[in-house]
Amino acid sequence: MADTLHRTPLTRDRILLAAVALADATGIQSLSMRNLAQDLGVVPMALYKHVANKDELLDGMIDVVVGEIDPPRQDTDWKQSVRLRILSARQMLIRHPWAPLAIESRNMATMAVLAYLDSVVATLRAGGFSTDLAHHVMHAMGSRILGFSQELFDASRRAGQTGVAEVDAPTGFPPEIAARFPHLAEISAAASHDDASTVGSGCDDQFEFEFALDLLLDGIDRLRQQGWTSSHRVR
Amino acid sequence: MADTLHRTPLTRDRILLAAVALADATGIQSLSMRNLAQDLGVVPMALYKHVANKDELLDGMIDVVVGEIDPPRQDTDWKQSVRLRILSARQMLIRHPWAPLAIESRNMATMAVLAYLDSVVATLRAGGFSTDLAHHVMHAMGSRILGFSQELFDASRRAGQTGVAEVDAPTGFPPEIAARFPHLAEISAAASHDDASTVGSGCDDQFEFEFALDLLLDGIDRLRQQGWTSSHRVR
DNA sequence: ACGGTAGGTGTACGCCGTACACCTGTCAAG
DNA sequence: CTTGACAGGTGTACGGCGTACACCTACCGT
Repeated sequence: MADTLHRTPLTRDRILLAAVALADATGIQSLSMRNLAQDLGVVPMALYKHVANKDELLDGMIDVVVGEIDPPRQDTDWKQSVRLRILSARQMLIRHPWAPLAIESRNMATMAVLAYLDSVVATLRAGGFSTDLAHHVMHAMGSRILGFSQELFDASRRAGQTGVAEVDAPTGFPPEIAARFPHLAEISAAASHDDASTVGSGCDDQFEFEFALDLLLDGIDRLRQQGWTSSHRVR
Repeated sequence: MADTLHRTPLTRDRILLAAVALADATGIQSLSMRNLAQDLGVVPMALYKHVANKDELLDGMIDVVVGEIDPPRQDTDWKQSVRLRILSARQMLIRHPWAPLAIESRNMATMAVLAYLDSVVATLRAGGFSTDLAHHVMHAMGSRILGFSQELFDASRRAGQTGVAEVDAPTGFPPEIAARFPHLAEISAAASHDDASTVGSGCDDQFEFEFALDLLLDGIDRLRQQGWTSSHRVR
């Protein structure tokens, strides 16, 4: 039969890229070995000749997307370098909304993630940070260093949706909820009208991300300038 | 038969508490309707008379643990009040390490979570925050407001372990990894020796959490004092 | 006495990950 | 040219999952 001839041979890389594409399109919940195999025109068990199991597949997918983060810029100071790097990570996560959940549910860091973190620490050290302060800074940034928006409920991460999915309630949430949680309603309404550049959700996610990021970076810079150490706090 | 007599009747609350206990003990991964039913001495389908499906069960579990967070203190300023509240939330998450993943994987906030967030906003507003700034602050705090430690890989959250599980490598990570990621090794080593109060992982998680929390709160306080607004940044 | 109903039961279906035996095409060694 | 090892795709099967659906049963208000 001709159908088995000259089919592009299966490869670990081909599998990982297909898995990433499938997760991008349909959400991580509906990524199964069987779906993935079907996408590749192959029987499910064929995948296991190239990846040990589904967990290793997820690790591989994480390495793929982490590899998309821009390399560090050498031509600026630490602050700008770290800032741009993290914003690049955030762009990656916007392309792959399933990644935060996938990364957080794995129980060990992959090599690619470790390499990324290591290079961020390198930038800090080169910028004059003590090992001590650099360590606390990494903790303080936490998963934001990988671009996680840290939102409790950001619509973009949800499974399946294409992301532009015609938001049903542009003003935030339905009135009976607003009545029960007046303070949430108040700040939600404030966000909707005082910035005309936003659309849909009524809240500029990019602005919020940079707001939090700069809040942290500015605070960190202040500590660095003061020569902060954990043994005796400066003030 | 006597076995079916006088068995404590099934209740939504009894189910939720058993589910929380089971997740605490064995991890969220191994929480299945079948396991849970067995724990309750009941057939799996019996649960469906009290919860619509597994997702609703998870929502109920979230409400249970969020309800464990201390109510707001009224006798201090906003900063101390928010700080204590978040530290209480963190204690809750330490008791229920599965909660962050569960909360993040749900696609809508539960009523209890909304109520909690609303009361935090109320504290901010009472502390003199504009709706605008309060809104950005909530975004900046993100899931840390619920006590999420934001660590990329914190051993405590892993499925199953009892938490004290006799850490195998007290110094952090094995030498061949340390060689490949020298900067990570360096800050890891620094954390191990300069603070004798830590044990096991070589890193005081509580300290790291409060470090990041205070970094944010201090930065936020500075903005508040300056009368920061998003339309024109103060400097 | 009796019908309705709340709540526990049993069976079954379609998914999932994946162990294991099998087949087949390729290619180096004899 | 033969052969046999082996890399890589296939088919079948198993146990676990969530849960739809029909059933049974004990209670309770009339």
